Amino acid sequence: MTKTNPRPFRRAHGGETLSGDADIALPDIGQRLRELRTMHGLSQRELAKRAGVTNGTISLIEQNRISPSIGSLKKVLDGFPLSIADFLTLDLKPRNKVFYAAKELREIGAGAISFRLVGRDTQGRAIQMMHERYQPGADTGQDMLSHTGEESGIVVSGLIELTVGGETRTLTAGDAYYFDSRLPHRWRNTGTIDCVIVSACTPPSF
Amino acid sequence: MTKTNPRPFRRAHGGETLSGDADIALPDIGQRLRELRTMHGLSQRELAKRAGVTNGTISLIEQNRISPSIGSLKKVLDGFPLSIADFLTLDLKPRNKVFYAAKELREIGAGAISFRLVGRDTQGRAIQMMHERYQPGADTGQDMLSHTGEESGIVVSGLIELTVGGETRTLTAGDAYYFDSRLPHRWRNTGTIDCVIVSACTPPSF
DNA sequence: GTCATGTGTTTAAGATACTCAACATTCAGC
DNA sequence: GCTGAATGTTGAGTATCTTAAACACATGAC
Repeated sequence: MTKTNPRPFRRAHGGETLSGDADIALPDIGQRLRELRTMHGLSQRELAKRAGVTNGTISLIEQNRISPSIGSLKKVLDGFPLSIADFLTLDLKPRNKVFYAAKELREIGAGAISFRLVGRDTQGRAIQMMHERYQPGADTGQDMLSHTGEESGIVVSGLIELTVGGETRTLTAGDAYYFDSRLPHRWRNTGTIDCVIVSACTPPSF
Repeated sequence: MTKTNPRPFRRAHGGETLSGDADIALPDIGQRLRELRTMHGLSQRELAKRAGVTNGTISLIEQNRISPSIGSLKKVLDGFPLSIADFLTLDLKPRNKVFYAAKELREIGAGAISFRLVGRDTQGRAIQMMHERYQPGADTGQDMLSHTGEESGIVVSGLIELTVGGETRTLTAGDAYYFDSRLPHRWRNTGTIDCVIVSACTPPSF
Protein backbone atom coordinates (compact mmCIF):
# COMPACT_ATOMS: atom_id res chain seq x y z
CA MET A 1 0.00 0.00 0.00
CA THR A 2 2.84 2.36 -0.64
CA LYS A 3 1.30 3.41 -3.91
CA THR A 4 -1.22 5.93 -2.76
CA ASN A 5 -0.13 8.59 -5.21
CA PRO A 6 -2.96 11.10 -5.39
CA ARG A 7 -3.45 11.18 -9.12
CA PRO A 8 -2.02 13.59 -11.69
CA PHE A 9 0.94 12.25 -13.55
CA ARG A 10 1.03 13.71 -16.98
CA ARG A 11 0.57 17.41 -16.75
CA ALA A 12 -3.05 17.68 -17.67
CA HIS A 13 -2.18 19.82 -20.64
CA GLY A 14 -5.55 19.31 -22.22
CA GLY A 15 -7.23 20.42 -19.06
CA GLU A 16 -6.90 24.10 -19.71
CA THR A 17 -6.21 24.12 -23.39
CA LEU A 18 -9.15 22.05 -24.41
CA SER A 19 -11.94 22.88 -22.04
CA GLY A 20 -10.90 26.30 -20.93
CA ASP A 21 -10.33 29.50 -22.84
CA ALA A 22 -11.65 28.60 -26.26
CA ASP A 23 -13.60 30.66 -28.73
CA ILE A 24 -15.48 27.77 -30.26
CA ALA A 25 -16.28 25.05 -27.77
CA LEU A 26 -14.57 21.76 -28.41
CA PRO A 27 -16.66 18.82 -27.32
CA ASP A 28 -15.44 16.49 -24.60
CA ILE A 29 -13.37 14.16 -26.75
CA GLY A 30 -12.81 11.63 -23.99
CA GLN A 31 -16.42 11.27 -22.99
CA ARG A 32 -17.57 11.14 -26.60
CA LEU A 33 -15.12 8.41 -27.44
CA ARG A 34 -16.06 6.39 -24.38
CA GLU A 35 -19.75 6.64 -25.15
CA LEU A 36 -19.20 5.73 -28.76
CA ARG A 37 -17.05 2.76 -27.83
CA THR A 38 -19.39 1.39 -25.16
CA MET A 39 -22.34 1.89 -27.48
CA HIS A 40 -20.62 -0.56 -29.76
CA GLY A 41 -19.94 -2.96 -26.94
CA LEU A 42 -16.18 -2.77 -27.51
CA SER A 43 -13.46 -2.91 -24.88
CA GLN A 44 -10.53 -0.50 -25.04
CA ARG A 45 -8.32 -3.34 -26.25
CA GLU A 46 -10.73 -4.40 -28.96
CA LEU A 47 -11.02 -0.87 -30.29
CA ALA A 48 -7.27 -0.40 -30.00
CA LYS A 49 -6.69 -3.50 -32.09
CA ARG A 50 -9.08 -2.31 -34.76
CA ALA A 51 -7.61 1.16 -34.78
CA GLY A 52 -3.97 0.16 -34.75
CA VAL A 53 -3.16 1.93 -31.50
CA THR A 54 -2.67 0.63 -27.99
CA ASN A 55 -5.27 0.29 -25.27
CA GLY A 56 -3.30 2.74 -23.16
CA THR A 57 -3.82 5.44 -25.76
CA ILE A 58 -7.56 4.83 -25.76
CA SER A 59 -7.59 5.00 -21.99
CA LEU A 60 -5.64 8.25 -21.85
CA ILE A 61 -7.79 9.87 -24.51
CA GLU A 62 -10.97 8.85 -22.75
CA GLN A 63 -9.67 10.39 -19.54
CA ASN A 64 -8.75 13.58 -21.40
CA ARG A 65 -5.21 13.13 -20.17
CA ILE A 66 -3.88 13.78 -23.66
CA SER A 67 -5.00 15.71 -26.71
CA PRO A 68 -4.64 13.16 -29.48
CA SER A 69 -3.07 14.10 -32.77
CA ILE A 70 -5.30 14.31 -35.78
CA GLY A 71 -3.59 11.24 -37.16
CA SER A 72 -4.21 9.03 -34.16
CA LEU A 73 -7.73 10.28 -33.59
CA LYS A 74 -8.41 9.38 -37.18
CA LYS A 75 -6.98 5.91 -36.63
CA VAL A 76 -9.16 5.43 -33.59
CA LEU A 77 -12.28 6.56 -35.41
CA ASP A 78 -11.44 4.25 -38.29
CA GLY A 79 -12.50 1.60 -35.78
CA PHE A 80 -15.98 2.92 -36.53
CA PRO A 81 -17.34 4.13 -39.85
CA LEU A 82 -17.22 7.71 -38.63
CA SER A 83 -15.20 10.70 -39.74
CA ILE A 84 -13.58 13.13 -37.35
CA ALA A 85 -16.00 15.85 -38.38
CA ASP A 86 -18.97 13.60 -37.72
CA PHE A 87 -17.47 12.49 -34.44
CA LEU A 88 -17.11 16.07 -33.29
CA THR A 89 -20.57 17.16 -34.33
CA LEU A 90 -22.57 14.01 -33.67
CA ASP A 91 -25.09 14.32 -30.88
CA LEU A 92 -24.38 11.16 -28.96
CA LYS A 93 -27.27 11.64 -26.57
CA PRO A 94 -30.16 12.11 -28.96
CA ARG A 95 -32.29 14.98 -27.71
CA ASN A 96 -34.93 14.23 -30.30
CA LYS A 97 -37.55 11.71 -29.49
CA VAL A 98 -36.50 8.21 -30.59
CA PHE A 99 -39.37 5.89 -29.83
CA TYR A 100 -43.02 6.48 -30.56
CA ALA A 101 -45.95 4.46 -29.28
CA ALA A 102 -48.56 3.48 -31.83
CA LYS A 103 -51.07 6.03 -30.58
CA GLU A 104 -48.48 8.82 -30.79
CA LEU A 105 -48.43 8.66 -34.56
CA ARG A 106 -50.33 11.31 -36.41
CA GLU A 107 -52.66 9.93 -39.05
CA ILE A 108 -52.61 11.99 -42.19
CA GLY A 109 -54.73 9.85 -44.50
CA ALA A 110 -57.56 7.38 -44.23
CA GLY A 111 -59.41 4.87 -46.36
CA ALA A 112 -57.58 3.35 -49.29
CA ILE A 113 -54.41 5.29 -48.66
CA SER A 114 -53.30 6.18 -45.17
CA PHE A 115 -50.19 7.82 -43.79
CA ARG A 116 -49.26 7.97 -40.16
CA LEU A 117 -46.62 10.59 -39.49
CA VAL A 118 -43.70 9.74 -37.24
CA GLY A 119 -42.37 12.78 -35.43
CA ARG A 120 -43.97 16.17 -35.46
CA ASP A 121 -45.08 17.02 -39.00
CA THR A 122 -42.69 16.59 -41.88
CA GLN A 123 -40.50 19.42 -40.59
CA GLY A 124 -38.21 19.54 -43.58
CA ARG A 125 -37.14 15.94 -43.38
CA ALA A 126 -36.47 14.64 -46.86
CA ILE A 127 -36.66 10.90 -46.41
CA GLN A 128 -37.27 7.91 -48.61
CA MET A 129 -39.51 4.98 -47.63
CA MET A 130 -38.60 1.29 -47.79
CA HIS A 131 -40.18 -2.04 -46.95
CA GLU A 132 -38.39 -4.61 -44.79
CA ARG A 133 -39.09 -8.08 -43.55
CA TYR A 134 -37.27 -9.89 -40.72
CA GLN A 135 -37.55 -13.62 -40.20
CA PRO A 136 -37.50 -14.99 -36.64
CA GLY A 137 -34.01 -14.79 -35.18
CA ALA A 138 -32.79 -12.36 -37.83
CA ASP A 139 -30.10 -10.03 -36.51
CA THR A 140 -28.37 -7.12 -38.23
CA GLY A 141 -25.45 -7.14 -35.79
CA GLN A 142 -24.49 -4.14 -33.77
CA ASP A 143 -21.95 -2.63 -36.11
CA MET A 144 -24.33 -0.96 -38.49
CA LEU A 145 -23.29 2.64 -38.36
CA SER A 146 -23.82 4.53 -41.56
CA HIS A 147 -23.26 8.13 -42.48
CA THR A 148 -26.35 8.77 -44.34
CA GLY A 149 -28.36 10.88 -41.99
CA GLU A 150 -31.68 9.73 -40.64
CA GLU A 151 -33.69 6.57 -40.43
CA SER A 152 -37.29 5.97 -39.55
CA GLY A 153 -39.76 3.13 -39.77
CA ILE A 154 -42.99 1.52 -38.62
CA VAL A 155 -43.54 -2.06 -37.59
CA VAL A 156 -46.33 -3.53 -39.68
CA SER A 157 -46.54 -7.00 -38.23
CA GLY A 158 -44.63 -9.20 -35.84
CA LEU A 159 -42.23 -7.77 -33.29
CA ILE A 160 -38.69 -6.43 -33.44
CA GLU A 161 -36.07 -5.61 -30.85
CA LEU A 162 -34.34 -2.34 -31.76
CA THR A 163 -31.25 -0.91 -30.12
CA VAL A 164 -30.31 2.72 -30.76
CA GLY A 165 -27.50 4.47 -28.99
CA GLY A 166 -27.43 1.96 -26.16
CA GLU A 167 -31.19 2.05 -25.53
CA THR A 168 -33.16 -1.07 -26.41
CA ARG A 169 -36.89 -1.48 -26.96
CA THR A 170 -39.08 -4.18 -28.39
CA LEU A 171 -41.53 -2.74 -30.85
CA THR A 172 -44.72 -4.42 -31.96
CA ALA A 173 -47.19 -3.72 -34.74
CA GLY A 174 -47.99 -0.03 -35.01
CA ASP A 175 -44.95 1.15 -33.05
CA ALA A 176 -42.31 3.22 -34.81
CA TYR A 177 -38.80 4.68 -34.56
CA TYR A 178 -36.87 7.71 -35.70
CA PHE A 179 -33.18 8.38 -35.12
CA ASP A 180 -29.95 9.78 -36.49
CA SER A 181 -28.49 6.86 -38.39
CA ARG A 182 -24.99 7.78 -37.30
CA LEU A 183 -25.92 6.34 -33.93
CA PRO A 184 -25.07 2.64 -33.72
CA HIS A 185 -28.19 0.56 -34.13
CA ARG A 186 -29.29 -3.03 -34.36
CA TRP A 187 -32.39 -4.98 -35.24
CA ARG A 188 -33.25 -8.41 -33.89
CA ASN A 189 -36.43 -10.35 -34.49
CA THR A 190 -36.92 -12.02 -31.11
CA GLY A 191 -40.37 -13.27 -32.03
CA THR A 192 -41.66 -16.44 -33.67
CA ILE A 193 -43.17 -15.01 -36.84
CA ASP A 194 -41.91 -12.72 -39.60
CA CYS A 195 -41.66 -9.04 -38.80
CA VAL A 196 -42.60 -6.53 -41.44
CA ILE A 197 -41.43 -2.94 -41.24
CA VAL A 198 -42.05 0.05 -43.43
CA SER A 199 -38.94 2.16 -43.08
CA ALA A 200 -37.33 5.24 -44.53
CA CYS A 201 -33.91 6.82 -44.82
CA THR A 202 -32.59 10.04 -46.23
CA PRO A 203 -32.01 9.86 -49.97
CA PRO A 204 -28.44 9.68 -51.30
CA SER A 205 -28.19 13.33 -52.31
CA PHE A 206 -29.24 16.19 -50.06
CA MET B 1 27.32 26.27 -48.61
CA THR B 2 27.92 23.11 -46.63
CA LYS B 3 24.25 22.86 -45.85
CA THR B 4 22.95 21.07 -48.89
CA ASN B 5 21.02 18.50 -46.91
CA PRO B 6 18.54 16.98 -49.33
CA ARG B 7 15.38 17.46 -47.33
CA PRO B 8 13.63 15.07 -45.03
CA PHE B 9 14.33 15.68 -41.40
CA ARG B 10 11.37 14.71 -39.36
CA ARG B 11 10.25 11.28 -40.42
CA ALA B 12 7.27 12.15 -42.52
CA HIS B 13 5.03 10.29 -40.14
CA GLY B 14 1.92 11.85 -41.52
CA GLY B 15 2.88 10.81 -44.99
CA GLU B 16 1.64 7.29 -44.71
CA THR B 17 -0.64 7.53 -41.75
CA LEU B 18 -2.66 10.43 -42.99
CA SER B 19 -2.91 10.08 -46.70
CA GLY B 20 -2.28 6.42 -47.14
CA ASP B 21 -4.21 3.42 -45.89
CA ALA B 22 -7.28 5.05 -44.44
CA ASP B 23 -10.87 3.89 -44.48
CA ILE B 24 -12.38 7.34 -44.50
CA ALA B 25 -10.30 9.84 -46.39
CA LEU B 26 -8.83 12.59 -44.27
CA PRO B 27 -8.55 15.82 -46.21
CA ASP B 28 -5.17 17.39 -46.84
CA ILE B 29 -4.86 19.34 -43.60
CA GLY B 30 -1.84 21.28 -44.72
CA GLN B 31 -3.23 22.43 -48.02
CA ARG B 32 -6.57 23.29 -46.47
CA LEU B 33 -4.95 25.38 -43.78
CA ARG B 34 -2.75 27.19 -46.26
CA GLU B 35 -5.67 27.99 -48.51
CA LEU B 36 -7.77 29.16 -45.60
CA ARG B 37 -4.96 31.33 -44.29
CA THR B 38 -4.11 32.94 -47.61
CA MET B 39 -7.78 33.50 -48.34
CA HIS B 40 -7.76 35.67 -45.25
CA GLY B 41 -4.62 37.46 -46.34
CA LEU B 42 -2.74 36.37 -43.23
CA SER B 43 0.93 35.46 -42.95
CA GLN B 44 2.01 32.43 -40.96
CA ARG B 45 3.24 34.71 -38.20
CA GLU B 46 0.02 36.69 -38.06
CA LEU B 47 -2.05 33.56 -37.80
CA ALA B 48 0.35 32.09 -35.27
CA LYS B 49 -0.01 35.16 -33.11
CA ARG B 50 -3.79 34.98 -33.23
CA ALA B 51 -3.81 31.27 -32.53
CA GLY B 52 -1.26 31.30 -29.75
CA VAL B 53 1.19 28.99 -31.50
CA THR B 54 4.44 29.66 -33.32
CA ASN B 55 4.92 30.31 -37.00
CA GLY B 56 7.05 27.21 -37.22
CA THR B 57 4.13 25.08 -36.20
CA ILE B 58 1.96 26.64 -38.88
CA SER B 59 4.65 26.03 -41.45
CA LEU B 60 5.13 22.39 -40.49
CA ILE B 61 1.40 21.72 -40.48
CA GLU B 62 0.98 23.31 -43.89
CA GLN B 63 3.75 21.11 -45.25
CA ASN B 64 2.13 18.04 -43.71
CA ARG B 65 5.36 17.40 -41.86
CA ILE B 66 3.43 16.84 -38.63
CA SER B 67 -0.03 15.69 -37.64
CA PRO B 68 -1.14 18.38 -35.22
CA SER B 69 -2.84 17.49 -31.98
CA ILE B 70 -6.51 18.21 -31.68
CA GLY B 71 -5.69 20.86 -29.16
CA SER B 72 -3.29 22.79 -31.33
CA LEU B 73 -5.38 22.42 -34.46
CA LYS B 74 -8.22 23.89 -32.48
CA LYS B 75 -6.02 26.77 -31.37
CA VAL B 76 -5.00 27.44 -34.95
CA LEU B 77 -8.58 27.39 -36.18
CA ASP B 78 -9.57 29.73 -33.36
CA GLY B 79 -7.70 32.23 -35.52
CA PHE B 80 -10.76 31.95 -37.74
CA PRO B 81 -14.37 31.56 -36.67
CA LEU B 82 -14.34 27.94 -37.82
CA SER B 83 -14.68 24.68 -35.93
CA ILE B 84 -12.53 21.64 -36.62
CA ALA B 85 -15.51 19.78 -38.04
CA ASP B 86 -16.28 22.64 -40.41
CA PHE B 87 -12.63 22.93 -41.34
CA LEU B 88 -12.49 19.25 -42.27
CA THR B 89 -15.70 19.24 -44.27
CA LEU B 90 -15.62 22.70 -45.84
CA ASP B 91 -15.20 22.71 -49.55
CA LEU B 92 -12.53 25.34 -49.95
CA LYS B 93 -12.66 25.35 -53.72
CA PRO B 94 -16.33 25.92 -54.39
CA ARG B 95 -17.41 23.56 -57.16
CA ASN B 96 -20.79 25.23 -57.37
CA LYS B 97 -21.21 28.25 -59.52
CA VAL B 98 -20.48 31.41 -57.61
CA PHE B 99 -21.08 34.33 -59.95
CA TYR B 100 -24.05 34.78 -62.26
CA ALA B 101 -24.35 37.30 -65.05
CA ALA B 102 -27.58 39.23 -65.23
CA LYS B 103 -28.84 37.31 -68.19
CA GLU B 104 -28.14 33.99 -66.48
CA LEU B 105 -30.90 34.59 -63.96
CA ARG B 106 -34.14 32.75 -64.50
CA GLU B 107 -37.14 34.99 -64.35
CA ILE B 108 -40.01 33.39 -62.50
CA GLY B 109 -42.47 36.27 -62.35
CA ALA B 110 -43.34 39.33 -64.36
CA GLY B 111 -45.41 42.47 -64.10
CA ALA B 112 -46.12 43.83 -60.67
CA ILE B 113 -44.23 41.10 -58.91
CA SER B 114 -41.15 39.52 -60.42
CA PHE B 115 -38.65 36.97 -59.16
CA ARG B 116 -35.38 36.14 -60.82
CA LEU B 117 -33.95 32.85 -59.60
CA VAL B 118 -30.27 32.62 -58.77
CA GLY B 119 -28.91 29.14 -59.35
CA ARG B 120 -30.74 26.31 -60.97
CA ASP B 121 -34.27 26.19 -59.62
CA THR B 122 -34.85 26.32 -55.91
CA GLN B 123 -33.26 22.90 -55.46
CA GLY B 124 -34.10 22.50 -51.81
CA ARG B 125 -32.40 25.66 -50.72
CA ALA B 126 -34.25 27.12 -47.79
CA ILE B 127 -33.09 30.70 -47.78
CA GLN B 128 -34.34 33.99 -46.46
CA MET B 129 -34.20 37.25 -48.44
CA MET B 130 -32.86 40.61 -47.19
CA HIS B 131 -32.38 44.14 -48.45
CA GLU B 132 -29.03 45.90 -48.17
CA ARG B 133 -27.61 49.27 -49.04
CA TYR B 134 -23.92 50.20 -49.27
CA GLN B 135 -22.73 53.78 -49.39
CA PRO B 136 -19.68 54.67 -51.51
CA GLY B 137 -16.51 53.38 -49.84
CA ALA B 138 -18.38 51.04 -47.51
CA ASP B 139 -16.35 47.97 -46.65
CA THR B 140 -17.31 44.94 -44.58
CA GLY B 141 -13.69 43.95 -44.00
CA GLN B 142 -12.34 40.58 -44.93
CA ASP B 143 -12.90 38.75 -41.68
CA MET B 144 -16.55 38.02 -42.12
CA LEU B 145 -16.72 34.27 -41.90
CA SER B 146 -19.95 32.97 -40.45
CA HIS B 147 -21.18 29.47 -39.91
CA THR B 148 -24.64 29.81 -41.09
CA GLY B 149 -24.65 28.06 -44.42
CA GLU B 150 -25.41 29.89 -47.63
CA GLU B 151 -25.69 33.44 -48.87
CA SER B 152 -27.09 34.86 -52.07
CA GLY B 153 -28.04 38.22 -53.43
CA ILE B 154 -28.74 40.46 -56.39
CA VAL B 155 -27.39 43.92 -57.04
CA VAL B 156 -30.27 46.31 -57.58
CA SER B 157 -28.40 49.52 -58.27
CA GLY B 158 -24.88 50.86 -58.06
CA LEU B 159 -21.89 48.58 -58.12
CA ILE B 160 -20.20 46.37 -55.54
CA GLU B 161 -16.86 44.60 -55.37
CA LEU B 162 -17.34 41.14 -53.88
CA THR B 163 -14.58 38.79 -52.79
CA VAL B 164 -15.40 35.15 -52.12
CA GLY B 165 -12.79 32.54 -51.39
CA GLY B 166 -10.01 34.63 -52.89
CA GLU B 167 -11.86 35.40 -56.11
CA THR B 168 -12.91 39.00 -56.62
CA ARG B 169 -15.48 40.42 -59.02
CA THR B 170 -17.22 43.73 -59.39
CA LEU B 171 -20.94 43.29 -59.81
CA THR B 172 -23.28 45.85 -61.26
CA ALA B 173 -27.04 46.12 -61.41
CA GLY B 174 -28.68 42.80 -62.30
CA ASP B 175 -25.65 40.69 -61.42
CA ALA B 176 -25.88 38.23 -58.55
CA TYR B 177 -23.93 35.89 -56.26
CA TYR B 178 -24.40 32.61 -54.45
CA PHE B 179 -21.86 30.96 -52.14
CA ASP B 180 -21.27 28.94 -49.00
CA SER B 181 -21.06 31.59 -46.31
CA ARG B 182 -18.34 29.69 -44.51
CA LEU B 183 -16.00 30.90 -47.22
CA PRO B 184 -14.38 34.19 -46.26
CA HIS B 185 -16.08 37.04 -48.08
CA ARG B 186 -16.04 40.80 -48.31
CA TRP B 187 -18.09 43.56 -49.81
CA ARG B 188 -16.73 46.94 -50.91
CA ASN B 189 -18.62 49.68 -52.66
CA THR B 190 -15.95 50.99 -55.02
CA GLY B 191 -18.41 53.22 -56.88
CA THR B 192 -19.62 56.76 -56.37
CA ILE B 193 -23.28 56.16 -55.61
CA ASP B 194 -25.16 53.97 -53.16
CA CYS B 195 -25.35 50.28 -53.97
CA VAL B 196 -28.56 48.41 -53.25
CA ILE B 197 -28.60 44.64 -52.97
CA VAL B 198 -31.40 42.21 -52.39
CA SER B 199 -29.78 39.33 -50.56
CA ALA B 200 -30.68 36.12 -48.79
CA CYS B 201 -29.19 33.75 -46.24
CA THR B 202 -30.26 30.49 -44.70
CA PRO B 203 -32.73 30.97 -41.87
CA PRO B 204 -31.57 30.47 -38.27
CA SER B 205 -33.05 27.00 -37.84
CA PHE B 206 -32.61 24.20 -40.37
C1' DG C 1 24.38 48.42 -53.53
C1' DT C 2 22.87 48.21 -48.64
C1' DC C 3 19.79 48.24 -45.23
C1' DA C 4 15.43 47.10 -43.13
C1' DT C 5 11.40 44.52 -43.15
C1' DG C 6 8.61 40.84 -44.44
C1' DT C 7 7.98 36.15 -45.99
C1' DG C 8 8.27 30.80 -45.45
C1' DT C 9 11.59 27.28 -43.91
C1' DT C 10 14.65 24.81 -40.96
C1' DT C 11 17.05 23.21 -36.70
C1' DA C 12 17.90 21.83 -31.87
C1' DA C 13 15.87 21.78 -27.46
C1' DG C 14 12.00 21.05 -24.86
C1' DA C 15 7.16 19.44 -24.11
C1' DT C 16 3.72 16.25 -25.24
C1' DA C 17 1.75 12.11 -27.19
C1' DC C 18 2.15 7.16 -27.72
C1' DT C 19 3.77 2.41 -26.72
C1' DC C 20 4.83 -1.52 -24.00
C1' DA C 21 4.49 -3.98 -20.05
C1' DA C 22 2.96 -4.26 -15.56
C1' DC C 23 -0.64 -3.33 -12.14
C1' DA C 24 -5.25 -3.30 -9.79
C1' DT C 25 -9.87 -4.58 -10.06
C1' DT C 26 -13.90 -7.16 -11.32
C1' DC C 27 -16.43 -11.16 -12.48
C1' DA C 28 -17.21 -16.20 -13.64
C1' DG C 29 -16.53 -20.70 -12.71
C1' DC C 30 -15.29 -24.17 -9.55
C1' DG D 1 -12.00 -18.76 -1.02
C1' DC D 2 -9.21 -19.37 -5.24
C1' DT D 3 -8.13 -19.30 -9.77
C1' DG D 4 -8.27 -17.45 -14.82
C1' DA D 5 -9.66 -14.19 -17.91
C1' DA D 6 -11.19 -9.82 -18.93
C1' DT D 7 -11.38 -5.03 -17.94
C1' DG D 8 -9.45 -0.10 -17.24
C1' DT D 9 -5.36 2.28 -15.32
C1' DT D 10 -0.59 3.43 -14.67
C1' DG D 11 4.66 4.29 -15.29
C1' DA D 12 8.95 4.37 -17.93
C1' DG D 13 10.67 4.76 -22.35
C1' DT D 14 10.32 6.20 -27.06
C1' DA D 15 8.41 8.71 -30.82
C1' DT D 16 6.28 12.76 -32.13
C1' DC D 17 4.87 17.38 -31.78
C1' DT D 18 5.85 22.33 -30.46
C1' DT D 19 8.79 26.00 -29.54
C1' DA D 20 12.41 29.47 -30.09
C1' DA D 21 15.83 31.14 -32.80
C1' DA D 22 18.27 31.20 -36.79
C1' DC D 23 18.31 30.79 -41.82
C1' DA D 24 17.46 31.91 -46.84
C1' DC D 25 15.00 34.57 -49.90
C1' DA D 26 12.27 38.47 -51.62
C1' DT D 27 10.81 43.25 -51.75
C1' DG D 28 11.04 48.17 -51.17
C1' DA D 29 13.47 52.52 -49.30
C1' DC D 30 17.24 55.14 -49.46
